[in-house]
Amino acid sequence: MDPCSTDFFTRDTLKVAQDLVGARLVRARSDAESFVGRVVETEVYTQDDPAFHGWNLYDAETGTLRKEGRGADLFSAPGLGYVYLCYGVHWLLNVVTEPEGTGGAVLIRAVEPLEGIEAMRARRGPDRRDVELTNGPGKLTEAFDVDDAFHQTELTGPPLYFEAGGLLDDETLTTSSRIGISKGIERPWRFFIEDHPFVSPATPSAQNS
DNA sequence: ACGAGGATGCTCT
DNA sequence: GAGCATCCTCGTG
Repeated sequence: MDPCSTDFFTRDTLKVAQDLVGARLVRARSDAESFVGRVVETEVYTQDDPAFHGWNLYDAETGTLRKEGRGADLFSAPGLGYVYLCYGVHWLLNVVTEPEGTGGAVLIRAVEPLEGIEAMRARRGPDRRDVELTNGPGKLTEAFDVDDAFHQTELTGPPLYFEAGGLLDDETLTTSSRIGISKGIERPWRFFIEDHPFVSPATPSAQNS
């Protein structure tokens, strides 16, 4: 199975996010066992979205883009990593989508561990149950040893890449509003496998009060 | 089971 | 100074 190519990410962000559910996430390490997981949950962020980090950088009326700060990296070439420090504590892994100059990214929110499980547990804590290793965006980056070093690097081959997958016959792709945001909560831009045990336990923003 | 609160750093006003 | 694309621990029932 070949890694997902630049062309795979040079598409509508909503399509990329749906196609990544069921894909394999591979973190190859030269000196140790690789980490492999199956993506079970993603979220979409686009340039016309108030929850987007580069939200105020793009002026749709004039077509001008201000290239200031980290958010501008969301307009970079498709297939690059966008890794963001959330709440000063957790690294969150995104893949840049859409042609260069158009803003978009897919957040990887949860995976099912497939290979390297004991090494993930060593990183996450010895008492973790399997389901707790990677069922959240900050948890999976800790388990897979993903951090700022992957920001603006190609995610189309080792040491970090995706392999196209798909859903099993008895699995259903479903949607909800995104998690942990206060703006743009009406958009159903979270994609996940219904009733999958490794989907993150958090409540979608539109269901909060 | 579930809710409240703290940790912690970067970005923008 | 406020606001986060989160997670963990420690209270209560």
